[in-house]
Amino acid sequence: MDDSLRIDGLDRRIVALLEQNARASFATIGAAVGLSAPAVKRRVDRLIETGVITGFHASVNPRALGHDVSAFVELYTEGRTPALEIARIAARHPEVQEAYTVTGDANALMRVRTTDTSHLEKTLESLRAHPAVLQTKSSVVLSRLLPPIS
Amino acid sequence: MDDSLRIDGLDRRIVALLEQNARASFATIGAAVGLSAPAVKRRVDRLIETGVITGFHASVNPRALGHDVSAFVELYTEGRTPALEIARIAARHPEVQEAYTVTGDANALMRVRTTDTSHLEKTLESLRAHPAVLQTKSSVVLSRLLPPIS
DNA sequence: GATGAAACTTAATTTTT
DNA sequence: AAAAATTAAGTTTCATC
Repeated sequence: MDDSLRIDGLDRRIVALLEQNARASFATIGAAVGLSAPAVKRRVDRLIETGVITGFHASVNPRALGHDVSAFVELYTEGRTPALEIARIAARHPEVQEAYTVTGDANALMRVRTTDTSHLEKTLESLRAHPAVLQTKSSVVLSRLLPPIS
Repeated sequence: MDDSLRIDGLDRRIVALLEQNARASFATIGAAVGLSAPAVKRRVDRLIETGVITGFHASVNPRALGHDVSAFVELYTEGRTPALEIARIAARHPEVQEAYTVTGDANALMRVRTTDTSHLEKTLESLRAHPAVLQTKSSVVLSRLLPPIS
């Protein structure tokens, strides 16, 4: 582990607050952890630079956007398919929101977001069209339990 | 669908920009979509009010925080366990970052984040300690492929 | 009903100590 | 790291289309 990634308890508390609310002001965060706004900003800048914080993102209710079907898709790939190739396959599909290589029967797990089941079907077919993809196994999301929609 | 949830193309573009960068200024977003900063703010406020945007969150590199093990855990529960009860089980464990009810063999899917494999084991045992939980099936994350760490 | 311009308020950021 | 000063952004008001 790089020495520049060393973080202390204050950093952890700042990160935790930003995970909950990425738009909290530096002053608010500072009040919570006992620092001035500029001090918090410097730490946040460093946390971003060192790759501890990887980004700030709005969470959306997919259904409100007309994306009614979310699914977790397990990908079974050819024996020696490198992770980079799986990443390329995933990146080619805008429906893929997240992708991970995992232990277990499947080689990768993806979360996909589609407008409807027909769109999901097309996405799965498109994924399986790649020669390295042997099979997909999907679990359609019925409801999100956590984190609760605030 | 509630009429207040109706969103147009501009809203979609604003949401897409905020999904990428939750800290983009209203002026920056406005420049991208052809609106003034106040107009963007009003739309964002409305998108939050109507539940389209559910929050703003910092993404972190779990490993940098000493959370070296992430896993997807399938939960097999007693036949008539309602989603709300699964939500309660999930909420009791701070290691559970996300939880969904899903179609397929398992009843629910969770993403958990732990410091190490021993911590993961304790979390799984704790989940199985609940009478409604029959079995867990885990896939440990080897690497995140998407979204790329910017 | 939503917009943009301007005024005003608050926060971000830089500089200094 | 904090305080003060500066710059930029958020927010409200209001006239307009």
